[in-house]
Amino acid sequence: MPKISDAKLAARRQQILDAAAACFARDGFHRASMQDVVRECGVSAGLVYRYFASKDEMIAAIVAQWHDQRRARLGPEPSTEDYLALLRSVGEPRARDELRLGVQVWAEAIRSARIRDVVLSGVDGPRALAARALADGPLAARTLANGALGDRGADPDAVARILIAIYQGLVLQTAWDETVDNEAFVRALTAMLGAPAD
Amino acid sequence: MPKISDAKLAARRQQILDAAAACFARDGFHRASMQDVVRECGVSAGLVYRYFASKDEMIAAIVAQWHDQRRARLGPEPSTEDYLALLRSVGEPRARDELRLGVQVWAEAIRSARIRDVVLSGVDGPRALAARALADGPLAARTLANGALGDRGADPDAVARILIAIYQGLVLQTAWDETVDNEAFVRALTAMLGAPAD
Amino acid sequence: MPKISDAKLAARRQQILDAAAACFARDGFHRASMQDVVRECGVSAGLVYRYFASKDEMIAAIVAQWHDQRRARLGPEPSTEDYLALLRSVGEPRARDELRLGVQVWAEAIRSARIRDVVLSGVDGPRALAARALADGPLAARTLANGALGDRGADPDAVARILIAIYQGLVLQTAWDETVDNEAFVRALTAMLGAPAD
Amino acid sequence: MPKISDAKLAARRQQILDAAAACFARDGFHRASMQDVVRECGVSAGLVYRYFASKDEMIAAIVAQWHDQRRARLGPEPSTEDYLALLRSVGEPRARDELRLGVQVWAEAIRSARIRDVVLSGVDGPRALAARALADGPLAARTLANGALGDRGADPDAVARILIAIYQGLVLQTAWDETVDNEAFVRALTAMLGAPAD
DNA sequence: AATGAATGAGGATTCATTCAT
DNA sequence: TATGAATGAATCCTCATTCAT
Repeated sequence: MPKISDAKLAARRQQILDAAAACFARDGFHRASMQDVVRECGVSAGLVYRYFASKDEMIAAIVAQWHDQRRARLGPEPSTEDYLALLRSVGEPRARDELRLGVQVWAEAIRSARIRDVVLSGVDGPRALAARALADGPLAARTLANGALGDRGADPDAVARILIAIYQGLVLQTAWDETVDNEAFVRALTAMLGAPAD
Repeated sequence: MPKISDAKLAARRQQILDAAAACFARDGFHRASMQDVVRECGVSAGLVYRYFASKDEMIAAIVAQWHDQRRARLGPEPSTEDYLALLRSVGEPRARDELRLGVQVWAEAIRSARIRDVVLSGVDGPRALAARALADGPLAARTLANGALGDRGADPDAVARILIAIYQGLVLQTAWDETVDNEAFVRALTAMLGAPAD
Repeated sequence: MPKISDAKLAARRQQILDAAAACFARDGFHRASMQDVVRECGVSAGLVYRYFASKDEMIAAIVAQWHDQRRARLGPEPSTEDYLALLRSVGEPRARDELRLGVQVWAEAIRSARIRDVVLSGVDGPRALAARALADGPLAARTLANGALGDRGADPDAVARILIAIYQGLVLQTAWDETVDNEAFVRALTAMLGAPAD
Repeated sequence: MPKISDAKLAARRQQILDAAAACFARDGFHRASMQDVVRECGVSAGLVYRYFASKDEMIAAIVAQWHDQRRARLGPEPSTEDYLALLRSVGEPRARDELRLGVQVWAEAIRSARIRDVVLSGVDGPRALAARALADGPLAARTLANGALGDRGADPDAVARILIAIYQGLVLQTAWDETVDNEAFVRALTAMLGAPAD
């Protein structure tokens, strides 16, 4: 019975997804052709379509995975440290393709309501968490509210939005130019936030 | 052969560019077809190709114009007020398509070195200005350095990068969701920057 | 202004339709590829799609035209003579492709509700006319009712259906085998109907 | 290797053929995919190809079976009654798929010489039988010649062709529209043929 | 005997672009 | 100057078929 094991099946799926992510990061979702993806992942066109019903389906899977990874990196109750670590990870050379893919994802969220929903839910979760941490005052000793931000009575949700914006902008700038000085960026931000530098 | 006046020629060009911008903002550069653009601008395909040698050429023109508009809005020596005004303009309903187009431009800068150059030079100019203003201390009374930022000895270039990141993130979030509370965002940012709220 | 004249446009459309009809008659609607049609009509694939939005659309046009031709051949008030002439035309060598196409049309009417509607309306019209002629008695002197059929009090609609069935079966048998003796068929039918042989 | 019994083997084959017939009746031979057939018959693709070397082979088997069933229904020496019974069977609801499949078979006979041979031999046999019965006069008391047809000296082969055409047309019309009044059709035909209504 | 994962050529259709008018 | 008819390569996807298990 040639029914493949679940592990092999998942591995195959991931193999295709990885190849697709590489293509899409490089050329964007709509300039990269399915042939490109097929070539990159080394399996036949037919097989790719056994795993993903259409290119759109594949894009949706890529986008979902991209946000899942980010969420996983932040953890369930992100602290200031987690946030800064996320910013630092943007500077890692091996993150290059991830950043590029992210920018393509953001652009795709403009034209596809479906993708937008995934992206927004990927962004709204962390924002709500951050906002809660900022608002909770005493409990926030080890969170983003630690420092100047929490003290000034600013709208926690708006502050959370700003923090996310900073992350997004850093991703964008680093995706364009890998020589961006990530350390200086994080250091300056630490100073701005009034948090003690690590 | 009735040679057309330069003014008419420029108007024609702009008419095509506007239609293209609308299409590209909606569907992205590579999902919008030249046929879409042709339909939207109401002239023939042949004529479009007399103004733009290729789709790539047209995209480049759109990208250049997008950054020119942004630069024009900031002025030659941007102050904190100019920056905040720029952020506020993101919330204006009529800016909707501009924001969307901007996100597509950013994505295109990932895959095309040519576009990336235009985008980076569009971003680097303002950043250098901001950094200089932040660094100049005393002279910066009416600049972005006005307030806490300039005082803390943070790397001016990094701070400038952060300010740009905040703008970019706001554009992104607003392009996805027009209900983003722009006023709250700007207010919170003003508080963070230590500048007096307007 | 290269806007083509209406006549040229119609001619082009017919050229494509004729080529398509030939392909479809030979191989059926779903074995003949659009490439086959493109090759046969000598224009580019792109142009074919300027005239027909899809293969289905093209099939629909072919089917409609097939029935239009048949209806035209019968005239507005078909007589026994018209009917027999129609049967005789089935035997003409140049009708070969028409017959084959007809059989494909009938098969397509099985799977496509849209085509079925066209086919049924192409068949129902003549049947109603024939039924009326059969029923009208005195007025039917020069119609199908002329002879035994009208006299025996058979259900005119059912008789009309039989006459149509005979035509359909003759088309089928002749499409398969061009050596079918059309004259003998018509002679025998004339005898059966009790009408005077021509 | 567990060698399967001949009976089980035949049953398997028939199970696949039935599923294929259902698919082909619904969508035609060339719109129904082998995947459709595989899905419908509930065995694996590999197994299907152990029973039928190719799709064409399968089609040929289906066509042969279709005509075998028809021939079986008429019996070795068909009488008028057998013929009328055949016509009546066309109106039975459970014959629906059979009719549809028949029309597809007829269309396939247009493009495939191989299928055409099967179809023609399926039609020629009964025609010859009918023609002989019509010609034999006295011996034909219980045959199709019973009644007006045999009396008028019409070409027996042509008359047989007409009778077959009537059957074919009835199948066609009923396959398109199950509300066709089968009883009225048969009654009218009985009247036409001059045979006593049952 | 039986599975269904895997293939890759071929399907319909769209695309950026050109050119005769 | 301006048109839009015309091109054909490239797109996404499906298909009949095979083969390792």
